[in-house]
Amino acid sequence: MSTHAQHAPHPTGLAQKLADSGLRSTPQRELVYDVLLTKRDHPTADEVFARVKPELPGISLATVYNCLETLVQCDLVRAVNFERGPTRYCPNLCPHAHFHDEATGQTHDIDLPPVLFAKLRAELPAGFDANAVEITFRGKAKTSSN
Amino acid sequence: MSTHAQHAPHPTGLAQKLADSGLRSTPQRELVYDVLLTKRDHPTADEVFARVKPELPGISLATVYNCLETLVQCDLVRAVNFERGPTRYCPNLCPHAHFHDEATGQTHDIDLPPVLFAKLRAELPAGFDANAVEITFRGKAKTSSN
DNA sequence: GTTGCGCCTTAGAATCATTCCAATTCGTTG
DNA sequence: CAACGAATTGGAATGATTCTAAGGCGCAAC
Ligand SMILES: [Mn+2]
Ligand SMILES: [Mn+2]
Ligand SMILES: [Zn+2]
Ligand SMILES: [Zn+2]
Repeated sequence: MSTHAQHAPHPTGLAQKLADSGLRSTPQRELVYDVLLTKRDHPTADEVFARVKPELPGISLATVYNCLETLVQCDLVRAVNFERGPTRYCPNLCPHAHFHDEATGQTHDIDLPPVLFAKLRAELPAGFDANAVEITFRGKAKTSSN
Repeated sequence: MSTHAQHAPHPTGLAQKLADSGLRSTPQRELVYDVLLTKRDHPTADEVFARVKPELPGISLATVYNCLETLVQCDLVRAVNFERGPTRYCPNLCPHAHFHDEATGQTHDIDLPPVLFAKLRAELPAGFDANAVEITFRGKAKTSSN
């Protein structure tokens, strides 16, 4: 199988979401987004750069950083941080937690029932108004997947 | 009122916990720990350095980093990270979440019922064994407290 | 009470992800 | 086509943290 569909339109309206923010759709932005959707293993900017370069040899690391920031700004991907390590990027938009495997360094998505997020928010004392909650597990995963 | 009790023994067995790990109690380690206990506002290493220097002018930033790491290793303080910002340090040992105020940059402790932590852990799929959960809220705090 | 030895501290260099900058290129509009 | 701002690029700069090498200090054995 090939690595990427050559001319497939993007699953969602990438161009649309960009336009909504007054931004242009560029080959670099499309490819960076495509790479994130294709292999959802929470790659770092460097890893995205490595995956993107073969298809667009002229792209620069600075541009990868720019594209990633743009995608985050447009709410197309989430930036995920774990203990000062390099930022990772996640195209999974529905609320979820992350499990960081200490043994392999891999980051896994953990789906949580929305009610749990609600219960967490409900615990905030008066005066605290959260517009985001982040949940991270750390430990060992015995899964034989990936 | 004075900033620090001059010769007060530390609230908990700092020397003891250090000894348990085969480490010595030093003036630097005691002072760094004291500073964390005295003002529990989740200071960064730089901020700890600034608070410690007046009382121990010869101390170096490297030593502050060393002491903080030692205290974390001995489970006397927690390291708290938020979005690639500098690591902050928290002497509150009971499980709790953090609220990061976007407006002021302040970090607040949020106590959560242990049952909530348990419910979160219970959501982990089979094969995932977490030995730590981290919960961070981000938003605005309207509290008039510090 | 000296010596030996390992733990600690220290200053400064090195690291590394990320950001900044200035210059060029590209797209779109007039 | 000409003009203009948006986007990309390579390289320099940043900033928190870590590393390194060199001294100092505390404690135990002699
Ligand atoms: Mn990165
Ligand atoms: Mn710091
Ligand atoms: Zn994710
Ligand atoms: Zn705390």
